[in-house]
Amino acid sequence: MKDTTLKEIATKLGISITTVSKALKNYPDVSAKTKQAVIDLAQNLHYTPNSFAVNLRTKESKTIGLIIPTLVHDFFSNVIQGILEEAEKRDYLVIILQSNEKFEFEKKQIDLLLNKRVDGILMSLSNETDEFEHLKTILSHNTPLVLFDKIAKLVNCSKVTINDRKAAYDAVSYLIKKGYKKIAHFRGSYLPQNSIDRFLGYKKALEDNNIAYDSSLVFVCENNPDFEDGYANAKKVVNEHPEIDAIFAVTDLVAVGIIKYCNEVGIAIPTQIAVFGFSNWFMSSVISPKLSTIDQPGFEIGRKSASILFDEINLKKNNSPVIFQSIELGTSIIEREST
Amino acid sequence: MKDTTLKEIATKLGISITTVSKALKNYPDVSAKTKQAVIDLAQNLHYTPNSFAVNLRTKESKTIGLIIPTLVHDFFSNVIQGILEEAEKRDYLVIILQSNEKFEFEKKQIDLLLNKRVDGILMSLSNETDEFEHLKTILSHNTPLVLFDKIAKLVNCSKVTINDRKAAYDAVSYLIKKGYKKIAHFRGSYLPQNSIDRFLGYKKALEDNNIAYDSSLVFVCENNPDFEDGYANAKKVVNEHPEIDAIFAVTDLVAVGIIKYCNEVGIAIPTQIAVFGFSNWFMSSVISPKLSTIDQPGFEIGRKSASILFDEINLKKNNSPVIFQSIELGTSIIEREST
DNA sequence: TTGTAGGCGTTATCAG
DNA sequence: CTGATAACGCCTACAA
Repeated sequence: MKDTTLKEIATKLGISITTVSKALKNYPDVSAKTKQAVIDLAQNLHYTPNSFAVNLRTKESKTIGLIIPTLVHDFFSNVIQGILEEAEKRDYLVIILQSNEKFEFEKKQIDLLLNKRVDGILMSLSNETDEFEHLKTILSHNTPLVLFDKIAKLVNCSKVTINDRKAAYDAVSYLIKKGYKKIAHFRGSYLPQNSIDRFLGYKKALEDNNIAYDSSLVFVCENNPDFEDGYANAKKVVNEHPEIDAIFAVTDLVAVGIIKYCNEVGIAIPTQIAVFGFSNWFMSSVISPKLSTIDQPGFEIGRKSASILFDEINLKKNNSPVIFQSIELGTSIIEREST
Repeated sequence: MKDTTLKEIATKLGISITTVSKALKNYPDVSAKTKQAVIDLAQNLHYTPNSFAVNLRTKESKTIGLIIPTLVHDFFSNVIQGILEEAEKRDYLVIILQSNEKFEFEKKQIDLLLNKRVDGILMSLSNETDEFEHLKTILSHNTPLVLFDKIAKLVNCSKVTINDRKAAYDAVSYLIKKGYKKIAHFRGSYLPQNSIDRFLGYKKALEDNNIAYDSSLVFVCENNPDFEDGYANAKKVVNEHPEIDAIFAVTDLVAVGIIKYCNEVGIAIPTQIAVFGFSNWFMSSVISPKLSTIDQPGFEIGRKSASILFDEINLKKNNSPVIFQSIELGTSIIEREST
């Protein structure tokens, strides 16, 4: 089935392409008669505008790009859902790319999206990313960019995050109030802003409660942070630091690793050791013991990021000035069985 | 920063657009000198071809579409990863859409992708889908289509699945061999092929082992199937059918729901009741007790589906005949603590 | 070796 | 109210 074009409709009706185009776009200066004829024929022939041609003319693709570190990830999956929902409302399509936490991939993928001439880009940075020239490339192309979750504070664009520092502070304060005294932290790798902020929140909470910060109680999750990190570090803690009575993990996945290790070797949670996560993955509510954690609104983060991006795309189209926003969405403590 | 075009390079160099184009595409009939000059300038000006124009000329978008029922889903996330990996190899981008298990959305999304003129479409059908005209629309547009996981047997296109019936048969046979006698099945909704096949595998295994099939031991998961289905049906089973000693669930998520209920009310797994899942979600290896299940190779399913799709896209481009494939990938039993 | 011309399908301007 | 014309940026016969 060949695709119908304006030209075909025009010749079949013995009128000009221009008129057909106008009729279909409901221009006022076409007679009701011709308009109707055009519309009818277009419907019969299943006419749909050739998006390639439209893109070329209008210089927009009605498509945005999304780069995330990992797909198999409860939090990011929820973010994507939020983005897709918002995109659908505005008749936009979303191209999704995965950086795999690699800076090099991230860079390449930005180029791909820019070459594709997407109308805007949404990104959460990889854990390796410590310089931001590639982000500036996006801006220099005048392509709207919104960062979320793992952001670069110094890059001049809109951002959607939670207040990681405060959330971590709340979590650790909660543990302290519960009576835990030796609280370890399994932190994320050194670069991502959210990992830094969660660490700082942890530290601040200790200090504000007159507990000396002890760097030997902080363990770095080298990998992603991943389940394995939690498992391996839990082992270390149990053997080398029996005095520890609680662990604040940078992520639920890490926390689940801790729980698994403790379950395997028969360490009682929370009586011997308490575990606190971060993100509120679905999994956390079904493991035993159920994990106390911070609820991080992934879906909302996705929606808000997309919504800001679309606003910026529209402003740009009207040559209106764009004011970058930094949005912080709220979090809350979910108390369950592990603390 | 305005985008560089062939024209700009041409005028700056005082040569024709044609020559520039040829030089950049490494045509043999351009002098080494001019070629070099063009390439150098192109690099300086950061020339990249305008994909809108290329699309229009070549009539291909170097983009494929993917429609899946749900994103927040371990299995589908893995499928997507496989697809993205394969797409990246071939310099293709992927537009992802979520049908939310709704037939109407699925239909609309097909139209979106077709209008976008993607070069091919990958799909797993929604649970509601029971007629396939919309899929035929794809084929009538001459757009390659590959179905995976939840497929329509009657539609004439390539398919990638596992052998759901055999996998279910294996699972239930395993339970029987383990000595379980009253085995219930929490099945998926009535339409999806994989839900039907898993049910049939369950039934066949019973029959082949001289256990009378009892329809009152089969419970339908109305929702997705979802965690809640498992939880609610487990409650029913425990109260109304205390004779049941094992449950074969259509999905890990359902199985996890069962486990959660049993844990809450103090029913011992597997001694009082055994639980067997399907899919091998990550979660299943970290809950307590760890879930026995069927390993379903999501990543491979994604890779294979994409790979077939790209092959068909290429064949079509060369006007070569396409032979549709139906691939079945292998599964295996993962024995853990719940059985 | 280089360049001219036409076209991909649509939209916008401007004249009739 | 209608249509001719040009342009978006690139590609490719075909000429020169």
